[in-house]
Amino acid sequence: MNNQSEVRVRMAPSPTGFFHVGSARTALFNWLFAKHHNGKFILRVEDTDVERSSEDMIDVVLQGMKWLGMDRYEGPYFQSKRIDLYKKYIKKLLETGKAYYCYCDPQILDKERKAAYARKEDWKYDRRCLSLSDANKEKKDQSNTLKAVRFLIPEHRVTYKDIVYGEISRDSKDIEDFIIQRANGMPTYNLACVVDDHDMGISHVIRGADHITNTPKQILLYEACDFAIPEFAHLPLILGPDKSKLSKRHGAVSLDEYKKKGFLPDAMVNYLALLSWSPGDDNEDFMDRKRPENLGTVDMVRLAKEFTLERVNKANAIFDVTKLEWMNQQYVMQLNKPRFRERLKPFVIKHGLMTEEEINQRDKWYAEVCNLMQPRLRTLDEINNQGRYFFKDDFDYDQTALQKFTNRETLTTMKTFLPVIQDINPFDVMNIEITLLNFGENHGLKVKQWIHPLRVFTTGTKAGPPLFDTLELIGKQRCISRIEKMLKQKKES
RNA sequence: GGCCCCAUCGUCUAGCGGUUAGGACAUCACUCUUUCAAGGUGGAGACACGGGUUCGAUUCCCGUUGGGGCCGCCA
Repeated sequence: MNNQSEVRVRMAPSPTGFFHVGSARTALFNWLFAKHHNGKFILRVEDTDVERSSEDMIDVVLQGMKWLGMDRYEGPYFQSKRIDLYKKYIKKLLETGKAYYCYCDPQILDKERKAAYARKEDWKYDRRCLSLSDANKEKKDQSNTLKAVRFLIPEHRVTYKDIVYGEISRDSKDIEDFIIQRANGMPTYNLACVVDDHDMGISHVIRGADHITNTPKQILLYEACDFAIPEFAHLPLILGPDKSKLSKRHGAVSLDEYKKKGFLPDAMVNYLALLSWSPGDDNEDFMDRKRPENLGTVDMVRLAKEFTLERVNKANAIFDVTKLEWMNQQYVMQLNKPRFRERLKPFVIKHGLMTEEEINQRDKWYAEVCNLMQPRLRTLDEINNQGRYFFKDDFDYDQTALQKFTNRETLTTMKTFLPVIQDINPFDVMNIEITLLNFGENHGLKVKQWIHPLRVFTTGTKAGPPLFDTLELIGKQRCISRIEKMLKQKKES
């Protein structure tokens, strides 16, 4: 058996095929708590529902854990491989009269329940199978009627002290004799969860607040099985903008979607840690600033050190993507250059901006583009919208900006710049700057008279990195052909 | 319908009887700047309501209202 004082927590996902950010937050809090107390973090897959589970569905969770930097855990254990253990306890409960067989047709029960709700009435299973005579049971067994096992709820109020919510109390008369074993012989969630938490020596059950109502049920089960009851800590729910539990209809809810959008796991961790928890002082920044090479990464050690369940808030929290984006930008911005280049690479390739080979061949050029774009990206995926013009000619033009610069005067100005640009040798920032500035001045042009149209003509946008650096990286020929293209196009219209 | 939980700026939050109610995101000015981003400065912005308790309530208690969660042979 495990040492009594050892902290053992777990994350218990069901294999739904995706990794909800709420689950990620729960995992993180468990992980931080374990780390804080030098305890163990266990991963247990709750896959007792055979019809909806498959082993590869859990892969996305395992990957997500790795992505977030929480890949050191005990397990994963699969409940589907521990059925005998659950059956042992179910049998015991049956033998001691703490559970009983239920032969009811689930469809009929369901109908009754729905009818009651429709009448605005409460409904609870009425224990009709508890009082079944032996003869009757035998008859049903003979005819192979399917039977599930129900837990006979003892009559007394259940009270426990939740680490974050304080005392929570529920009268057991409000709890129905819930099913602990399906007709197909598989245990259900509450039973398996209790048996496992006991068997695995879990000291603290840290999970979403949607499990608050399950807790009294489980405590009753702990008592019936004669297990020691662990500590419970429920975490406020993460809500969508409409204040209901964050779900798929709110848009991006899976960790994977955020990864694909170009969020850094480090920013994700920092943001998630601050949802329902705060360090107490005004510092929300958990970036590792101790060593320059670690900039842009999150300091999980410091987070774990500061994290306590006592500082978890009770109120539900709305997931604020805008703040996440801001935080991500902070992390992206600070990332050391080589690391940023590596992080950006998959997005450059994904959008067909460059191939892996091209990046290797033109690594210096790629690095310079990275330097210019790094401080401007909120998410890595934005490289396509914000910096496509560096790589490709098929970028979109900001039409309103273009309109502004297609008057006769500006077009003429741009035309006079063409040969000047043609003559810049070598075509580097310094030369470009000196030449263009001089030329403009000599022709009585104010800088903004030509610099803005020049930017729009060559990049399609009025916002971006310093223009002369940008021009150099785009290259002379492409600059010229882009300007010519605009002149030609506008003359025709 | 039953049960449980929650309640500070638009959002995330600090506050654990006496504060000019603090910070962050977003927002609005100004500043820096060839544009954008970042940065800097400043502004606006909250204790849901009603009763108690107390010399004194954002803070403690009760109620109201509002919001959320659960009530599956899902987890």
